[in-house]
Amino acid sequence: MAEPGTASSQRGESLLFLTDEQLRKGIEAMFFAYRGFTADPDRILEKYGYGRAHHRALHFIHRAPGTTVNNLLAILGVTKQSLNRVLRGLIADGLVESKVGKRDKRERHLYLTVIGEALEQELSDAQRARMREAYKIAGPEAVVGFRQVLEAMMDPEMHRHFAALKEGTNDR
Amino acid sequence: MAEPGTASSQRGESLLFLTDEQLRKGIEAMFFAYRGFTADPDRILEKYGYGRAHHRALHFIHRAPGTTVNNLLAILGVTKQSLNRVLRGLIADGLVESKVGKRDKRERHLYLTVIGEALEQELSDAQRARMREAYKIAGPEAVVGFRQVLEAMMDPEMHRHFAALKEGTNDR
DNA sequence: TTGGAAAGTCAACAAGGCTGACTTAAACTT
DNA sequence: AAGTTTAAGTCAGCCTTGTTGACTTTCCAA
Repeated sequence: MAEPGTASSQRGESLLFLTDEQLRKGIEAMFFAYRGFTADPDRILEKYGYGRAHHRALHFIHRAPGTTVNNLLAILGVTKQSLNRVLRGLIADGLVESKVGKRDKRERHLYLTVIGEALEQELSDAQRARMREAYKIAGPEAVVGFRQVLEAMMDPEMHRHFAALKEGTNDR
Repeated sequence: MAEPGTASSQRGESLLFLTDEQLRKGIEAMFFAYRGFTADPDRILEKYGYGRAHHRALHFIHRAPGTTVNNLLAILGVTKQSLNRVLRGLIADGLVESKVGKRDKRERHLYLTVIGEALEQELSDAQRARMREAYKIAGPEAVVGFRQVLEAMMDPEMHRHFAALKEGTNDR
């Protein structure tokens, strides 16, 4: 095994990067890299008694201030009850503020408070530092490829959310 | 904000790929992509009443047949008790076999049975299919970059394990 | 005015992490 | 030969974060 041509016969353009062995290595790389990716924030969160779920909420509220609960639900892909538990804690601790919508009073718009921003900064500083080092080591060309593969790996619906995060969210 | 040069001043070689904005996008891409990465296996596992932890065990036992419990512990980065719970289920259901070591009888060497291999195949077929599509879309150059960034993102210890998975594990 | 959407809550449950304490068997050391 | 260390396994209990199901309140919109 570990020889070429497991998946399909080759033509001129060499499909060696699509062998089962190469794909397995990619799978394992994702596994190990994701662990590194979350390791630093996890250590910080532990100091404050929070978990990864809190980090995700803080991240996306920072990213899209004024976002509604429903919107956050769609991005995070968890149930209302699960998110609510996390959000309740963050609001109780004064990291997140929930404001009744102006146009639609059923909606709640979420914002980070000053101390919420502070924790988000601490977490994302650590995560970006790791990312920055990896990017530096791999170089700009590699980063382009990295992003292309990741985007192609997402579920279409998630890719939609990912793309949508570029536009600013204003409190309608 | 969202303007160039947040992190450092530029020279000729353009460090735009190291801006906080670019790093944030990479972070979000990792988050969404990992969800896609685990979605297909998760659906299959549910059919059989297993979870992601079982998948990981099956994957690495398949990858390194005859590996010891201790070794698996180091790769997975969980506690003995946590792994044991999962392993006990897989052994009880006849997917994994545990053999007393020949050289050192304290060790147990782990192997997949025929039906264990079958489930591992079903899982990894699905995961590789998604990976293959992503690789195809992004192209071989992108895949090289993808792998480079992931490797640079791992903890050094994990990178060691990752690299070690190339050599075969024989039942000493 | 009524139906449905957005948010929130309570309760119960499961997976999968964790710590701590302890046992057994085997290997290693002195 | 005795004592120590290592590999594995187990029991008990805890926590986070996910789930379902049921139900309420508020409010928009047809």
